[in-house]
Amino acid sequence: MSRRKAPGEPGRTTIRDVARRAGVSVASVSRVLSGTYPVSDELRRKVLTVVRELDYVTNAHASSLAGGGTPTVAVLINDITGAAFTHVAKGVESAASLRGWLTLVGTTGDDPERELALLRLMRRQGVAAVILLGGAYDHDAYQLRMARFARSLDAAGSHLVLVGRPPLEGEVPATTVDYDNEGGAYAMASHVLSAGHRRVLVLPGHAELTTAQGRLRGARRAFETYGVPFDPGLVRHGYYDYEHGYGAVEESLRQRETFTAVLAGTDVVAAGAARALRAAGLRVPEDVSVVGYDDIPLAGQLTPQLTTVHVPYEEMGRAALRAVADRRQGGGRRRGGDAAHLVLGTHVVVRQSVGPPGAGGDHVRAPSVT
Amino acid sequence: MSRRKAPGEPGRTTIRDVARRAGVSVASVSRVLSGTYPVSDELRRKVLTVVRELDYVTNAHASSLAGGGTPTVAVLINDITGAAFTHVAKGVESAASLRGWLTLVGTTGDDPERELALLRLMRRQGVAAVILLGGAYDHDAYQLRMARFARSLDAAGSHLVLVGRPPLEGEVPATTVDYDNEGGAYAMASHVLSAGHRRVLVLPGHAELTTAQGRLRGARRAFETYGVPFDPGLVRHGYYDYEHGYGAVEESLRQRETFTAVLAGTDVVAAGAARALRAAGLRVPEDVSVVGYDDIPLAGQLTPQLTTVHVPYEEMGRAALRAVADRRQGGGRRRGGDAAHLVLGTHVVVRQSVGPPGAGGDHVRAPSVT
DNA sequence: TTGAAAGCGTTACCAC
DNA sequence: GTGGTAACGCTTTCAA
Repeated sequence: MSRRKAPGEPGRTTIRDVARRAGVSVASVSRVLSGTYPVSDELRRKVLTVVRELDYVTNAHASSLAGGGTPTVAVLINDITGAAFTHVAKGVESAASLRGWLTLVGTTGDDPERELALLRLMRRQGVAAVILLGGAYDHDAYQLRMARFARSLDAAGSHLVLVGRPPLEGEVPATTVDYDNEGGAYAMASHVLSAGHRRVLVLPGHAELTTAQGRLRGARRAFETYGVPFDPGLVRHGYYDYEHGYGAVEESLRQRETFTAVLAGTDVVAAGAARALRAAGLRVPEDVSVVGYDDIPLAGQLTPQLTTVHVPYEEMGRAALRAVADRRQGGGRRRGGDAAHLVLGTHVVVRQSVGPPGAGGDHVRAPSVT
Repeated sequence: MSRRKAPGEPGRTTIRDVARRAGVSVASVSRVLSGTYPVSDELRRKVLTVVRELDYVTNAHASSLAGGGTPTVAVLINDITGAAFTHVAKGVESAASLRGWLTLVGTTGDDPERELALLRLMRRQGVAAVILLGGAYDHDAYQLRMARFARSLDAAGSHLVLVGRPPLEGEVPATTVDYDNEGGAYAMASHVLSAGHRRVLVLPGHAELTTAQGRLRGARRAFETYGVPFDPGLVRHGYYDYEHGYGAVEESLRQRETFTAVLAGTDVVAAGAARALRAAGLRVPEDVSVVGYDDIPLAGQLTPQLTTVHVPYEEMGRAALRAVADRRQGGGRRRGGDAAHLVLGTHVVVRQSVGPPGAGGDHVRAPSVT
């Protein structure tokens, strides 16, 4: 960061400059500024005056090295632009700054290499915790990689927190803050089924993504409960984006599949699906019902307003930070199996995108009138 | 960060541990790891082996203090959740990580106190720059506060970068990365006027926000160019949110104001406006045209797809980081007036939300058929 | 209540 | 090419 001070260079003002100018010791300046030690009013006044005059701020690196410093947490996110987890980041940041902590962010772009590099980078910073946001692609290597991360951070006196994905298997020193993903999907699917729908197009997300898997499981469970046969042919996997929603519906329509409702993996996917339906001359919800997941602001802004599953993203962020703070207050790591697992609730938000089954599958030929 | 190592505590492994175990000097380990110095293959091999065995990572604070370390930039944003500037943040972060730099984020929530606190905090971190995102509320105090920030950062060897707001007045050591806000508004308004609209409801944003001011100026200029009288009564100020768009249109309709188009300050405001129109039984664009500003993904996802002004947000973020990097490569601050000012272009994206004037103002009574 | 001085873990200079 | 070692700027014992 700061190059070695060149002879001529002014040199950032240091605690020594302040001490000298105030005619006190370096230790006294430190004590006044950190406020963790009794000092005379006289001394405080002298020091603060000089601090203001010189516009002095302590060097965070030096103070961290010496054992003081601002606790910092790192948030690792796939795409800072993705609506849902942005809210988690906000929750983390707000809770952090409430405590005077700092938040570092990094984006991984779903690349394990970058994830690893960032993790190392953050570990170097001596962060109190690394908070990983969002569902994970659960390949074979995933569990091992995460376990290694967790242990490595733990050994460095830091901690791994997983937000929005299931806990790791086995005895791994990591904390998980998750939401009832499957339960939300179950409730959402139930809502659709109880409206009378039987043929529903399911767009759970990418097949290897933990969130998609949970949402699909929840949906299947609802079908079982309702005694409705689940047609795997009506499931289409894909990324959580608008294009996937649009494309999947378009293709289904083209293949003359019959369905009266779309169970989308996220609100954004639902938005894409709804638009594809409209482009085909179908109305939502008169001809086809559409539901989403996440309850991001977009859900309330679409026409018709989207019925969806509310996920307490911001609260999850706050909970994650709280977990970290509690943990380090509790005297750092505990011995042995040092895992914690939190699950927050989800619930269906009923808006306007679900109606009774409309065209009943005839919609492939022509929009029906309700 | 790290408490003083307690006697019993294992103590994070340090460079000395590595050196001892590899049977080499501390200096050699440093050289191998930083890679900024020639070392024998033999030495490198020995060191790297031990590093892997011990899962050692350097302490970033120590290395910063000693003159090495990862450059870090701070991004300060009002609301991490707001779509547009989230893209700037992404641009900054991606450009930063491309160079191996770190990105710190803080959210100010439009609170000057918090902004100040964060600035100090970031300055302590020895960041290469503090990048302030988004339009500013240009009160009397604003210019002075910013000038002070700029000088304070400059004195600390850091630098202030303003993104998405006009440059500061006078000789202030700050860099500005702005976009042609007024020009975009001018083009957008021109587009609407040339479609034949004469009575247009203008929702530029909060009256004191620099972006809103620019957008309003651009619109007025277009009216002048087209020789169309500008009715200040059709201007409604408010925050850049969905509710404002909805509320403003609703109120205008209630007051029986006549207009055939809505010039919204942002895409989100436009979304709210469109919904209010639809709620009143008016169609977009057949009865009333609606345009936005920003060109966030939402714009393409609304029905009808929104005609809007494209702002190269992500590119602005990258440009901001580039400016910082160039600057420090160029040997740090230059003497004297050390300001730079960049303006990126904007352009209208024509989609589907503008048509010829429809109801011609009659829409207050009943939706007309086109 | 205050001051002096010993670290904290790296880097970079200066010898060899 | 490699090894000592003096900074870097701060916090915190330990003494006074």
